[in-house]
Amino acid sequence: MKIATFNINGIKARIEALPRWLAEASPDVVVLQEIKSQDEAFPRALFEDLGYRVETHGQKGFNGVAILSRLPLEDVARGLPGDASDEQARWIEATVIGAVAVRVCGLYLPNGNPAPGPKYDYKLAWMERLKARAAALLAAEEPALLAGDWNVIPQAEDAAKPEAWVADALFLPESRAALRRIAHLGFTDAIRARDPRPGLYTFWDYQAAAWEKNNGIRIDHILLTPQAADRMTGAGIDKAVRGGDKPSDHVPVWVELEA
DNA sequence: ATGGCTATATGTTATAGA
Repeated sequence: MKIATFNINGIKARIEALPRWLAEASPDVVVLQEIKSQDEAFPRALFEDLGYRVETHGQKGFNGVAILSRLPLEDVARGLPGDASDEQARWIEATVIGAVAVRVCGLYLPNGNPAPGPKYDYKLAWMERLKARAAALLAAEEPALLAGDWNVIPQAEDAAKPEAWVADALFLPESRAALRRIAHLGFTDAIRARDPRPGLYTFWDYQAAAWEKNNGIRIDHILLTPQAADRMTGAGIDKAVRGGDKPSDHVPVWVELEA
């Protein structure tokens, strides 16, 4: 089972690039972030015609997440638990029925800039809620993963210019500590487990020729429960997508599970 | 570089992103 995460930065803007990548990469399951679309406006028929079931959790203008799956889905849930007043569409999860069932969680973690401030407070509070959901997933002792745009640079080697990010919500010590507290509950960072080298990036800004200079950061992550990590047979970053026609500023990250 | 580009809706300007 090949599972990918991709922050597409607007489904309307990626109406050609996303199907093109699906045809090339042929993932079984994709969690999407920043669909920037309401559920009724999402072009679901386009993806159904490609063989994917479509589950969306959208909102007007920004945010919005979705799951595309060639395999059956059960128990779809929308919204991160823990705050009924949170109206931002940043979380969707479902059980994918492969040879083994896998609980797939798609997340779009708040950016948090400017920090300090209310947006940063929201980011840290959201991560606390995420930690609670993550702990519950581990307690179930089943194959599960947390995939998405985490908006956190884990370590200095995950940025081409770490010094440029020291005051940014993506790299502040509190953000990194919150990510570590979740990961250290017992998750495996799929990309890091397969490749310890620095210089692996998933995002390149549209500005200042960041892509041409390879001035990137690694902020899209897939975290696996032990039962999922035991089944991992591969993981990767589809970096070339950033150089394609009308690209998102993020690229897909994927993991292959024996499931 | 003091956000330099991109996307969307709030639309010929503002908001958000990272």
